Amino acid sequence: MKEKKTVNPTDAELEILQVLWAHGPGTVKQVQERLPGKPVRGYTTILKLLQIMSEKGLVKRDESSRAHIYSANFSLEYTRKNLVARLMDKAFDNSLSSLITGALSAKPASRRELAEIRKLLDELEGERDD
Amino acid sequence: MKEKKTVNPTDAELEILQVLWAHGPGTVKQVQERLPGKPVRGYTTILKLLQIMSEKGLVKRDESSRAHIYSANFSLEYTRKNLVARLMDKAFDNSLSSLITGALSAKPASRRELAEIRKLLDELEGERDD
DNA sequence: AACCAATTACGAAATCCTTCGTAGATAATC
DNA sequence: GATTATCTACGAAGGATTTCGTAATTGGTT
Repeated sequence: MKEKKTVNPTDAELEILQVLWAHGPGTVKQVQERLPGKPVRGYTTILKLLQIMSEKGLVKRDESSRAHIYSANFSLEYTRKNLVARLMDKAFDNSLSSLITGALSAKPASRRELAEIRKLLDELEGERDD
Repeated sequence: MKEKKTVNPTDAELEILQVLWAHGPGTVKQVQERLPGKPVRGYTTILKLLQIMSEKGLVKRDESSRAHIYSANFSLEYTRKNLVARLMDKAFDNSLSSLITGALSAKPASRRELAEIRKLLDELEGERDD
């Protein structure tokens, strides 16, 4: 049996996914309008991307109405998980603390953020039983 | 004045950089041998990559001997910082705790790792004065 | 000097990503 | 029903990435 491994979105694809996650399913036009557009992308650019993403399984397509409606096929959390796993594997020796060290050096955290992270750790620790 | 922004290495480039970071400067042949090779890459493949990386400024090239000696131009830490910053910007809304949440869901941490991270946070907190 | 091995330089092929133009189909409007 | 607007499909261009083959160069050996 062949595992179908999940595809990681490219940069442009990720931008589109963010729109779908934030605003919910939408047509090509809606996605285009909702895209934070510094360089506004042409309509057919978005269309093509969504078609490709559909082939890849990144989005679902509802063709029942004339203007097809696209929706994200994977959750934000799941996608983030895959993205960070890939980076950790490629560049951080799969070390969580290395990743966090790098992240902290990139964006110094405020006290509030640090507290939030501590809380995350506390919850995590509470769940463990090893 | 024009800021020369640092280039992020591609996947293949990153593999080569890891060799240089781990083993120090080396010739093309040395890099090739030291590359963890599942699919062993041809000699000229590595050569070409190193040439490109040299143009990009990712590596330095010492041409004093016949076999040029390449070395990483940026530290592991600096490169990691850029990589994680890019990911946070692209996919994590620049939120450190989102990143860590994602990382923890990808690779559950052991008690020891959690403790290590706590220590990181403690040190960080000690330095702050806001 | 001639030869051989190692090394660099060059370029090209295969693939992917992103962009968009054009054409065709479908629905809405007059 | 004809025209117009909207939408999808298709393909192609330009750039980046990765791979490698071939040619040219260099240095050492006979």
